[in-house]
Amino acid sequence: MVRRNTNQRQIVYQSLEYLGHASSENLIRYIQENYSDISLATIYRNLDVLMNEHKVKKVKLKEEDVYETIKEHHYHYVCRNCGMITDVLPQEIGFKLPKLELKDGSRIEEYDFAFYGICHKCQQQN
Amino acid sequence: MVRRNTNQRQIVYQSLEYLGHASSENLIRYIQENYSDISLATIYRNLDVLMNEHKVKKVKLKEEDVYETIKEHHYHYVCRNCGMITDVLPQEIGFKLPKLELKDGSRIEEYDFAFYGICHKCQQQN
DNA sequence: CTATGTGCAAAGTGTTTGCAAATTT
DNA sequence: AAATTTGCAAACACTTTGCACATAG
Repeated sequence: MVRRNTNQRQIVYQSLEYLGHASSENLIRYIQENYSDISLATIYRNLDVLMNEHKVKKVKLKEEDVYETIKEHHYHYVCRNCGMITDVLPQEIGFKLPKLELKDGSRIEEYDFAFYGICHKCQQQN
Repeated sequence: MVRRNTNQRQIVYQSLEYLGHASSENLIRYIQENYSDISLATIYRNLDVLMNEHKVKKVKLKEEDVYETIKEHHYHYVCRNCGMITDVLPQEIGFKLPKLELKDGSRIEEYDFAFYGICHKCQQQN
């Protein structure tokens, strides 16, 4: 299957790139406010296509699921107060990855880490 | 609000305890197979009540969201092949927790870790 | 020109809600 | 007896689908 680079597909990708992280709701709102009339079905279908192409992924966080374009490997920090999501690079929190096996021999091939707390900005405001 | 200890609520809690981890779908199936006629609405309402009481929580894993009773703090390992979910205690993978702050001063108060790979049993079968 | 993608409206899925009856305390 | 919970069915929100038309390559 030869995928096409349609206008709508580019808009979905670029909007996500611009937003950084977005729930489907936020993404849809953003697209509808900034580009006239892309149908919901098209947005959802393009998210699927982009995920299959490994250009976009869905991240499941405590409060909501968000989509993001795939970039450098990183984790997420979510502020419990304002909800802002920040990318966290492994070196920033400087911790060594756990062993690559559990004690029963199960191999660990992928890690998903999420951190929650109160962000710097929200701390200042109290 | 004084909560009651109804039969249905106990069944929801005990089923989760028995199952270890269960998606709403699995939980519903289990309850309906093992106890006659608890309505879906009741199951969902009790999950909510139990979560508000911090007796149960929802864990968001890559492929699905599962409920579990709240016990000792732990992480999750999911087998990519058979889907089995295993609890992983922090000491088992022996890694030190990251710093409690990001470099901008945002405080880390909670961690959610998930690991994915091929479990020991599935490795044997190839 | 042809396969892929789009828009629309309808259908589907899982979850939540309003209400009257039942149950726990 | 009073407040909470239940079951039912209807409502809901979000996502997916079928189909005819449009469009990228």
